[in-house]
Amino acid sequence: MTDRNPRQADSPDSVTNQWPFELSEYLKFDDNQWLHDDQESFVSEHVSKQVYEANEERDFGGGGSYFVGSSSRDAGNGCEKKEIRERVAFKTKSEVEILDDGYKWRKYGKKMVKNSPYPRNYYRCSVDGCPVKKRVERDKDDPTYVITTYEGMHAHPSSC
DNA sequence: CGATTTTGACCGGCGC
DNA sequence: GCGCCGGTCAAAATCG
Repeated sequence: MTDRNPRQADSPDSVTNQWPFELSEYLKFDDNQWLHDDQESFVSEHVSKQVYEANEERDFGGGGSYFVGSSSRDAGNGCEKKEIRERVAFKTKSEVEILDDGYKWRKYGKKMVKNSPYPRNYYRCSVDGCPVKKRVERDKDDPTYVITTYEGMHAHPSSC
C-alpha cells in the first residue's frame, strides 16, 4: 500500500459511526440477487438519477452511493452473534477502488468478471476476529464508479 | 522484520 | 458427467 489514511481501525465510536461518504440511496433486499445479467442495467438507471455535485478531489468525495442489503430474515433481531451475513453493496464515484472506510483491508484475491472488462478485487479485514469481507469492482458502464460490496459485520468490541 | 501484495491454482456449486 | 463460474487460499515478492 502506498498510504493509509490516518483513520482508526477499530474504535468503539467510529465503528458505530457511518462512512465519510454521503449515502443517498438505500435499498434493501431479503435474498437479493443483485449483480446478475440485466442487473447492471437497473443499477445504471438507478444510479443515473442520483446525481450530485462534483466533490471528488483526490479521494472520492462520495456522493452517488448505491446500497443494497440482504439477509435479516428473522424479525426482532438487531444484534446476533451467529453467522449473520449482511451484504451491503455500495456504488461510489471514485477513481480509486481503495476507499478507506476506517478499517484495514488485506487483498486476498483478484478475479476477472465476464460482465466487466475490469478485474474484481477481494478484500478481507486484517483484524483478527473480523469476518468482514469486502468486494470491490469497477462499473462496466461507468469506469468512474466503483461498486464496493461489504459482507458481514465487524466483530470488533463495542459493536453490539 | 513484519505486514501486505501479487498471480496462479484449487475447490465447490450449479447448469446442461 | 463434464464444463463453467465464482470464490478462496497459497507461496513468493515487495514495501514501509
